[in-house]
Amino acid sequence: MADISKTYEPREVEDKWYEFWLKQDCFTADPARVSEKRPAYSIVIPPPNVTGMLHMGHVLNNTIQDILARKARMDGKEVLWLPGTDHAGIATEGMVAKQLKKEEKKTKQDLGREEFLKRVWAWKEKHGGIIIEQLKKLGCSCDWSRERFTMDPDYVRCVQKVFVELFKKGFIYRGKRMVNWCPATQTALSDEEVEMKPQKGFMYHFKVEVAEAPGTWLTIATTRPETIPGDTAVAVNPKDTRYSHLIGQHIVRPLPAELQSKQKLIPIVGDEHVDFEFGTGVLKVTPAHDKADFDIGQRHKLPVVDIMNANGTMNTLAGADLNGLDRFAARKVAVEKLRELGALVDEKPYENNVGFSQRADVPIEPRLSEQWFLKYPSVEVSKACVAEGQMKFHPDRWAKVYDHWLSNIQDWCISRQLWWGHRVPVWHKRVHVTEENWVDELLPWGWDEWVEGNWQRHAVSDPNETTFVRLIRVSDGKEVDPKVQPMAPALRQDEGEYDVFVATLSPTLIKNFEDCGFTQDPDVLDTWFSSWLWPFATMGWPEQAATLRKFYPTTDLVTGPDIIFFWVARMIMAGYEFMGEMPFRNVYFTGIIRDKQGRKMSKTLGNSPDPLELIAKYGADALRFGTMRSAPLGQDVLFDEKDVELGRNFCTKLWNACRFRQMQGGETEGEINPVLLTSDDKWILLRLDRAIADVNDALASYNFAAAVQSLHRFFWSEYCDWYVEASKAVLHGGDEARKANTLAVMDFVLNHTLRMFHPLLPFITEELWHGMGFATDMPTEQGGKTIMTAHWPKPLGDEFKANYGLDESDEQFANAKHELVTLGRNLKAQFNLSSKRVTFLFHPAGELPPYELEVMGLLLGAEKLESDGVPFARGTPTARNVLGELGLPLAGLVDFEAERARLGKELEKIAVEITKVQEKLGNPGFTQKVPPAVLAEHQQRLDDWQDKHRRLTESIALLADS
RNA sequence: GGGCGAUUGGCGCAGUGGUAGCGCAGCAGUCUUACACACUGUGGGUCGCAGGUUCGAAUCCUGCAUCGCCCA
Repeated sequence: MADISKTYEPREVEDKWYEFWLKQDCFTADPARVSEKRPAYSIVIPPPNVTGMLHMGHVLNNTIQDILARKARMDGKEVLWLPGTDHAGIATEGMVAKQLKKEEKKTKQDLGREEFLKRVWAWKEKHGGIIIEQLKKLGCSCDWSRERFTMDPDYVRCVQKVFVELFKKGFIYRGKRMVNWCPATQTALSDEEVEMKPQKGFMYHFKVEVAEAPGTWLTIATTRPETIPGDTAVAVNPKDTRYSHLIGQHIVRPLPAELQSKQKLIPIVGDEHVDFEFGTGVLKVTPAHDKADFDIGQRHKLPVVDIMNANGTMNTLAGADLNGLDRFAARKVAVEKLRELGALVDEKPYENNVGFSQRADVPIEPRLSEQWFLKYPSVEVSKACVAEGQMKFHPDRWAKVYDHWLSNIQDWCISRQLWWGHRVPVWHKRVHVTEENWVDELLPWGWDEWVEGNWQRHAVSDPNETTFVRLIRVSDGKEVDPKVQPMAPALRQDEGEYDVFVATLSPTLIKNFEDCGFTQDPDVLDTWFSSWLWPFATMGWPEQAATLRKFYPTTDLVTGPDIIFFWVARMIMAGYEFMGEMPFRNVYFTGIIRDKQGRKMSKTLGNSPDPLELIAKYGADALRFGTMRSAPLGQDVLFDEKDVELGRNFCTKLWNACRFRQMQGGETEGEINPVLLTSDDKWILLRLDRAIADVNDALASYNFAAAVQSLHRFFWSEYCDWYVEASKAVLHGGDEARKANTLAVMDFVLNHTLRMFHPLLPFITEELWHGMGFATDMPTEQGGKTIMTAHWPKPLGDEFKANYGLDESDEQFANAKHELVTLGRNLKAQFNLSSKRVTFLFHPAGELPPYELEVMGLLLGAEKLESDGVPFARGTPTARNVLGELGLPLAGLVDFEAERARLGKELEKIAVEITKVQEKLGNPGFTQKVPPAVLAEHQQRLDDWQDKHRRLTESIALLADS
């Protein structure tokens, strides 16, 4: 039997066992081992950002996944926990660009695309693995042999393939639309990447004169006066009688100031969408810089005047005063100009919601630009699988949120004006076709063959590599469908400009097209356009590899509700679209980690602790314990370092409880002899049984905090506080057989406890599993090599309970004993004798075996427990319950009056309880309608209180005189 | 504006119809030979408010209030 050192040293232990697990391949999943008897269990990690550092959110999320994975292994499943990172387009590109500027004073444009990407890869190679190493410190049992990165060559191919497929099916299209433009990172964003934030600003009122009716002025309210030069109309509601007669007339736009009035005439249009109530009821319409205005512009065929540059500064169309200014500086100048012109009527503080770029934290600018859009595929089936319950969300209220989003879904802007990411696999050429040139323009790149092939072609080398061509007529933006129209002749008749888009994966075709003057689209795809494929792209798709066949669909997904749209919903759609099946069966949404004041963790607040520092200080197990214990089901987690300290304390307790067992020596895991079991042995076995059941229930419903709390309570408050203390009666005695039996019970309990704690506390349980000798002489599949492969405990079962003679009465007896002991300790405390060893007198209500008296004496911290009928002297403080009456003889020390007051107070409390129950029982409505069990329970309760009352009254009487 | 969630002792939470619980913090005492990262004892709540259903409501229903999140 190996010795267990005096104190627990997490650092050495953690590194040692993690290396051991890796060396023994404990985390590697093998699809060949999957069978009916050994079902597959799989999770894919929510890929952390490759630039990322471990934060408390990762700790929570990955601890949960590790618990699930380790528990599943102990349940005898073949477990795949597939790790990896994503390339985080904007964040990574931004980070490298910043570094480049700082170190070399260069921009990415100075380097050029190719060289810049080399730098990003170099950065990734150097720093990209940090978070993976950090996950290892946390103890995560991921299959590192399968680690994936969203920019791995295989993964890139998946993304491209998916793009081409969706392009072919018509889900992906190019369009000129209003998009969310981030002026800081200078790229389009999806709607999901825009965060609405209330902003304090001003509402400006300015007046304009109606050109056709000099002297008639309209007042317009706006928060963005700098966009006035881009106004191409003002709109009023046609039902608004204040203004409806003006529709069709014009006003003179005040800015740019230098233009002549007639150059600034814009029409007054009537549009039902204008709100009477808002502002003055007159709306300035700036189609280039507002989504709603753009729609109004479309309805009234208004010109679109873009007055801004991509970086958020104003351009020449904004006029001499604003040109070159940043949009916010321009706002101030525009206000001054209005004031100078005498047009400004009012300005007052105003708060409104402004969309912010989530990454760059600057207001987004609605901007008209050409982008790639995705019409979401497999929407209906994705909705149905959650609504009908084939896929479960935990907690299930997220199902409603998911459903609502899917029901109001907008096309996804998937292109980003960045360099780092998956480049759009589309080659483009604009051709101007005329009667004369069509042969030269079209035939070299194989026009005829494309027509024949129905505009698709399969690569010779790989039948899966589809190429697809689309033709858009520039004049009206309409697609020319080659399947319907005879091609070349049609084009000859329809002279004009055409955009030819070729989506392909084939290197030979790419070369062919490039030779004919086609160029690849410069944009890259949204990072989420790669992560939405994660569950199958990481498993080798499109190859039907063994991993994919055995481990897809995955079992559980653990993630934060903040990415339910970004990621979860999209993965479900991709799963159905490309695998024909849901990607996971259960989704567990964690809470958001906040600080103890409830604020979100953020770098600027500095309230985000570094998990690695916490691990160094308290140990990984402590961090895991603290995080999980304070993570209520489906609620945000208020994190406090105190929780980690508590986790450390718990590990110490576990350690010392095992050490105590070790110090007793004896045989490891001896046979338990039912005949020799004490009431305390039986009690702790029953409590263990209860704990196993509770933990299993809690884990089955993904209630991790409840599982941790059940285990914690069982081990600390029941095993350590009562059982270990009581066991000292036997262990310090001389009966070797009974001693061995107690040790066998202890080993049994500890063995089960360590196994149940293993998923939560992998390191310390492994160390103790070996240290206690539980691994010795065990087959590998039962924990012989590592506790990781030990069986997960089952409730003890009826047969076991019958064999060992365990039943409810054992529990009741122990409870009564504990109650009486507590009452006795209480007596001691009242007379300031807590730490003293005193003599108690005991009048048992019935027969009690000497063992019980011995245990009671021990638990009471008594010098002696006299039970041979010595009567209590007058005024002896007493405590009593069903087992009998305890007296604390205090010759000459007792203040009779004080003691009478104490007992009197107790009597009052009991009387109140008696009244409460009597009132209920006296109510015919109650006694007639209540279920018999409840009635009986109330009667029993009354008896118990009355019994207490009677005993107490006797004691008081004894006190009164002698 | 719509939806979701929360409201239980100082703090964080459990409790979904039948005697209001846990942890932390507090207070008092203790280095009692596993553990002071520990042990023993203890005070503290009319369960946000107002109605309703019921023999009985923290729990079910209605309304309101406050806070938070998501969506528009």
